[in-house]
Amino acid sequence: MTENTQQSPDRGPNDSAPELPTQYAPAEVEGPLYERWVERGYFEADAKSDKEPYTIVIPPPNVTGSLHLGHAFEHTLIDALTRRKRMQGYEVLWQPGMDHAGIATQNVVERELAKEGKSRHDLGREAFIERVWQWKAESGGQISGQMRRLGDGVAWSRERFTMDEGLSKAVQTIFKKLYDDELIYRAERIINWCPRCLTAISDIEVEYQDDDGELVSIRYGSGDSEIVVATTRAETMLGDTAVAVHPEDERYKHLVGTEIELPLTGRRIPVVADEHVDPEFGTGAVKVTPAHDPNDFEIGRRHDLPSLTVLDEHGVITVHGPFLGLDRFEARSAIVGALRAEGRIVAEKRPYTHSVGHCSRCKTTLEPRQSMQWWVKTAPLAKAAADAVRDGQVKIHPQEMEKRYFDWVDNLHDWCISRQLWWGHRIPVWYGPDGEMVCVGPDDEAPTGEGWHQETDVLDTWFSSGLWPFSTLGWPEKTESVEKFYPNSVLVTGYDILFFWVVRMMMFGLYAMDGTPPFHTIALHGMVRDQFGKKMSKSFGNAVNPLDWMDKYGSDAVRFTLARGANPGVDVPIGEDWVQGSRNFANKIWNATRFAMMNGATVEGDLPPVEEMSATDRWILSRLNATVAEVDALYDDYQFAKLSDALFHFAWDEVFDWYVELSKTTFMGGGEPAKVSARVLGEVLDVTLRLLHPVVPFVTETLWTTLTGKESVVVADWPKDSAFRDAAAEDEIRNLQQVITEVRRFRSDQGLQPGQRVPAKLDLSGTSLAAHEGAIRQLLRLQPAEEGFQATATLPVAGATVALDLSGAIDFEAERKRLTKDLAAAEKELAQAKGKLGNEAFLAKAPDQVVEKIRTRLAAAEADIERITAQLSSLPQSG
RNA sequence: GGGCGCAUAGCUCAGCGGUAGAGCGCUGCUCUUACAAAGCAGAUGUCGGCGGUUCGAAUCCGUCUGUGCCCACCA
Repeated sequence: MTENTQQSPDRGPNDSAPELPTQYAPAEVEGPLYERWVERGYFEADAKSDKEPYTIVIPPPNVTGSLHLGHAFEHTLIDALTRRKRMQGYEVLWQPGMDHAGIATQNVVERELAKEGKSRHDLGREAFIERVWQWKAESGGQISGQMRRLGDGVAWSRERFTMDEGLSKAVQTIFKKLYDDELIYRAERIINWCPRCLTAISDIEVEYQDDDGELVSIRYGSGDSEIVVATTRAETMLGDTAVAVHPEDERYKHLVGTEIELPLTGRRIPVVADEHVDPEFGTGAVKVTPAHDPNDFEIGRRHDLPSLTVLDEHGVITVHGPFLGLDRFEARSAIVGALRAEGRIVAEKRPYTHSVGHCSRCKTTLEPRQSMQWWVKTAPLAKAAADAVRDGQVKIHPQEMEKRYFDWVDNLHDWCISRQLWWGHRIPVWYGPDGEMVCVGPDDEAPTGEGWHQETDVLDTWFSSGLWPFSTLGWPEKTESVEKFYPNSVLVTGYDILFFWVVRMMMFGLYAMDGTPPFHTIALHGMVRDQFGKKMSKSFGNAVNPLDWMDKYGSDAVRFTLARGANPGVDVPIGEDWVQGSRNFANKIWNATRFAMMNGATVEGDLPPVEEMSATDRWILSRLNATVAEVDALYDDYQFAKLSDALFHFAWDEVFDWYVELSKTTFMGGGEPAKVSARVLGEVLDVTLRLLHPVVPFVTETLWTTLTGKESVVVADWPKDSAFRDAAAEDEIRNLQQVITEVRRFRSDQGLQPGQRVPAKLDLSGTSLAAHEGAIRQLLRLQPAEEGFQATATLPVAGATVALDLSGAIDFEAERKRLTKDLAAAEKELAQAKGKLGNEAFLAKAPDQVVEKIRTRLAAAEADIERITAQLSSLPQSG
């Protein structure tokens, strides 16, 4: 730090200001700050408080590993919202917790076991579940560690886990209620089966992708009764129990009702007529395998066809014969080969790309499978969920996403909730020796005795997370927390889990809580992408561990970068360069505040009366209040990118660059004006740091407590717009900036070094800038004109004239070029404005403000032309 | 097959009816009461193509092209 030895007595470093290093070192302050916040209980929520509640639940991360940038992004937004509300005096609850993530976690632990050469069956159900709990302990610890690094202001004492006792009780309660209301039932259907995970999965967990398949045409029957069918799944033909054609299809009408021979099996199967068949597709005839295709299952039901299962849970052929024991894909080519040998293949198989379902957890090709499963009847629940949004009880932000929501809830199929897994909430149904079925509620005794056993299936993981907004508060108990914090204020989550999670919460919340929706607003954010807009993925190698960047640049930098990219519902690209930029911003805040404190910036005492302030002071206070209002409006609209940008530009450009620079002259001048400015600067920093705090909590905490000597900005008041505005001061400073910029431009064009002092005469008469002469001279490095001053360049700007003595060293050619260009631009502008104002249609139809604006532009252009022409003619002839 | 969205400066994106913007990058000059992770100054765009509406279109409408996402029981 440089020492200034020429301090006037009434300015100089504030002796009480602690020494701050010249660079902000996030790594040193962040950890301790966070722990202090937690120790002081700032993030805890009191259900007994009489403050208005503000509740957001964390979208519970899966306990499958660690958090990625997407989590960091989401947490930044939620943390910013809750920190602001806390400062505004709400009783804030940011509910933390994690999701047991049934299938995902089971898979992870199974992979761990596989490394030891074991399978879950080697351990048995109980030991395996024990093992998963061990995993949860490790992984969960890692996740909360990351959340602490990020600065998440969550109520740690309330942390929940979907497999906790209380939440399990909530699951059992709602299951029982749905069961009793006949909204849960058990039925045999075709479901999506993962032959690797060995469980059913719901429609939504299916990932479709275009796979290259082969369409083969097979001759069924013979002679007059021959029908050619086309299929991509030849192996299932062993289970065919019919061939279907369209009822109106003249080609096959004569065969409907007859039986034809099914190759390779010696069986005869009927030909049926069904509307489902598209006569235009392929040959217009379809093989029907009710046990292994959802459409065929329906056709089978309509025509009372038998279901013949030919593949087991692993996707292996179970039919006795040459194909027994073959995997489904081996069987496919074997069967095609056998058919070809029999001359049953009509045309050579041809490549065919079609959409095939894969397991969203392990990418295995799914197998439609007929089996007994548990279902939620969604129709009444989905209707309530749709209505709540339709009638405006719940708002979706951004609104464009509503359509997606409706498309989905309005067409919702029943939800398959049973999973053949071990990790999850076991379905609370007992089967008796005589086929009895008893659903056991949390307060019921499970049936005991010979032959009774509990259902082995567990529930879909989204079943429990659907209860999250109230199960975390202690429901089904009538707790004070439920009373206080339900419904939640807003849900912040990604559009990618709108269907998985949000809709489930809506259905269960409305159902369990007597029609009160779980939240009033759904704020959807986008996905984090890399700096080129590409999806982040480990396999592509562009995935980033947020901890790496936090270590390098600080949590604030990561947070600010993410917030700055957060346009509602839109994906967020992020690159390391941008995090660096944010780190630079944090450092800038640091140094500006440090400098201000060295110059005595203070928050002590009342603000001086407006009459004692300079225009510069009034200008920045005017802008400060406008910024408070702007940021507030943007927060209320979840416009994180725009509010971050507004803060960035206000802080950096207006406060740190212009106001601090202009104040330097005042501080050097000392006396009363310096005191006034020091107080105003203190005020501006105080408010700006508070405004910035929700997004960049760590730097602002360090600086704000140092500046104000108060306990913590976490519990400081959120700034209020004092409504102070000063349009005259804003105009004045705008003119001042124009003068300074114009002369700097000239100096730069002339190749003058920034520090080089130049003798100058200022004529500020006719402007309101007289009071700023000192600042102008300081910022422009202009010396007083002494004897022998020669005005070699005269710059008229904003009504003022700045005459410089460059002692003949002026590059007139550069200036002439420059001015000529400016003149052309001004003339073009003038012509445009004149054209408009000469247009009667324009004058008749355009709004007054627009016409006025054009008039102003015309006047400005005329003034520019006059000024530039004067300057041009004052230049000596070239030579 | 249906639906939604996007195409604006080298990159990533704002703007969405009245003079083209930001961040990063780029060029030049600089240690100047803090900050070189900085300061100052500067360059860069027929706002995807073609039509239309309008006094006026990046902005509204149509269409074409490219591109992304979601949904769907396309044998």
